[in-house]
Amino acid sequence: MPQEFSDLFDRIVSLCKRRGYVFPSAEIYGGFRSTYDYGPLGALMLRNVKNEWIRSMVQERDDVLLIDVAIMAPPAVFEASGHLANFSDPLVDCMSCKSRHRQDLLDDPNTCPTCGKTGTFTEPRAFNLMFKTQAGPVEGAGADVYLRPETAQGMFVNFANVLNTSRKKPPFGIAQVGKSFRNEITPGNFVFRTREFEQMELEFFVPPEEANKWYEYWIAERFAWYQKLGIDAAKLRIRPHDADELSHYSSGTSDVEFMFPWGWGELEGVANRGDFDLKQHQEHSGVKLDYFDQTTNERYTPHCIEPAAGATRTMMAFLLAGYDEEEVNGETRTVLRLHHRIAPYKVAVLPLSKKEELQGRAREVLKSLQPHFMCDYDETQAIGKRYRRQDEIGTPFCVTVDFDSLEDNAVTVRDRDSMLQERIAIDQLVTYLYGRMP
RNA sequence: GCGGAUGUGGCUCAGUUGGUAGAGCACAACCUUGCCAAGGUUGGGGUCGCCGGUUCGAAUCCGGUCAUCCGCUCCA
Repeated sequence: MPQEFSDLFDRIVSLCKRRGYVFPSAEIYGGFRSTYDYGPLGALMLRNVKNEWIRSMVQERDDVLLIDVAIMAPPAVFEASGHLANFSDPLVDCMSCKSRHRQDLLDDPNTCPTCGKTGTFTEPRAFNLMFKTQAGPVEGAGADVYLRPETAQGMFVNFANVLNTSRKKPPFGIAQVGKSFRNEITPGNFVFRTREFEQMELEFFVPPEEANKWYEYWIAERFAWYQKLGIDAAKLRIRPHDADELSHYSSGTSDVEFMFPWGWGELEGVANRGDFDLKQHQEHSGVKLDYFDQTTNERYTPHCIEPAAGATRTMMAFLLAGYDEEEVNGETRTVLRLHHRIAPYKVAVLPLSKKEELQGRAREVLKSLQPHFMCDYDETQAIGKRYRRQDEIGTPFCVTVDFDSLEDNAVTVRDRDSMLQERIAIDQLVTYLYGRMP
């Protein structure tokens, strides 16, 4: 990637580590490749990303239901979904030029397309991208289980359960947020591609003739979501898949992509999955997975539109999009311009100095805000330094308690982006902050 | 998985031809100031990624390993 972007990327990765957003996993043991732990700030921010997704996809609608499905599943689920058959690639290495190829994509399975030599390949090795383990203490084929490679199958498997208990009818959706696992050959780019990651997926079931309409609807809806939460439209694009990159189940897929430092990268895929999944599971399980419309007396298998987003890489996109440096009084101010819904802390309460009476009043103010907002509290060092610290972690507002506060029962509220200050009465503070952070 | 580079306190790095680890920043305490960071004093903190080898002695040499970055390969 270009130097200037690479530097930016390094600074953000460094900030994540330094300020407690993201740590490498098992770091004291030398690290564990492709896994990351979310620190005090990262855990809050990741949760905010997921909550905003749920707010938009579930809370603010009446046609989507949230579920939470087990991560472990028996082989039958993935036999039906096609993952066991399609989710592995036979790879061969050329012993002459050390290049690696997918055997099934070679024109001639014995000739290396890189160096042209024949008969230099290793035996093909299957890379199954699913994690496999066994349930129960005894190893054996009968006890095989898989960690889900996507949350989607949980919605298809529970289609009948949800339909029977919710009194919904197509068009309606089932949503889920949770961890998925893929044995990626080459993870990398920080938290962008990791073997353990978190997804936010919606399976939206519609009458077959409405599939295209809803496909377009969800592309637009999801594209708008990122912008609503503060990512500049110039850093986003929608990219329809070419016919040759479509999945086996999909009749149309469009990615929402973000301009990462190394180029455009997928945040979310919106796929028109047709009736593939319900049909597959109906066939394999023998359970009817369709819908009977009593008004038309018609029975049909709904088609499914799937907006599937990566929570962890979305969090990373928000960090990258929000990162800013500006000159203030000849010094560089680092600001994470995060949308208030995404920011780990909404408010930092700061006593102007370390005087006990100020700290006491500041803690009272803190207590009054905590039921409403995730708050930070900091009484160390100079006030200016503390403002900059809060800027760097993206806290939208700082509330400063000074000596006047003891007399006039008001505090200074300082805005992260403009650095402007306003004097607000303490008994109006909660209302004021809700007004600034709707 | 292959090739290249890298791995020293929380961070950024220094460490001379192998001889019992340093700086700046950060952090803690106190003093000072009191609304936009790096004033003073003092202090805590390092298995030099890990394992093994050579050596009287290794952060410094050798081997292996783990991790990171770049390139290739791969990404349903």
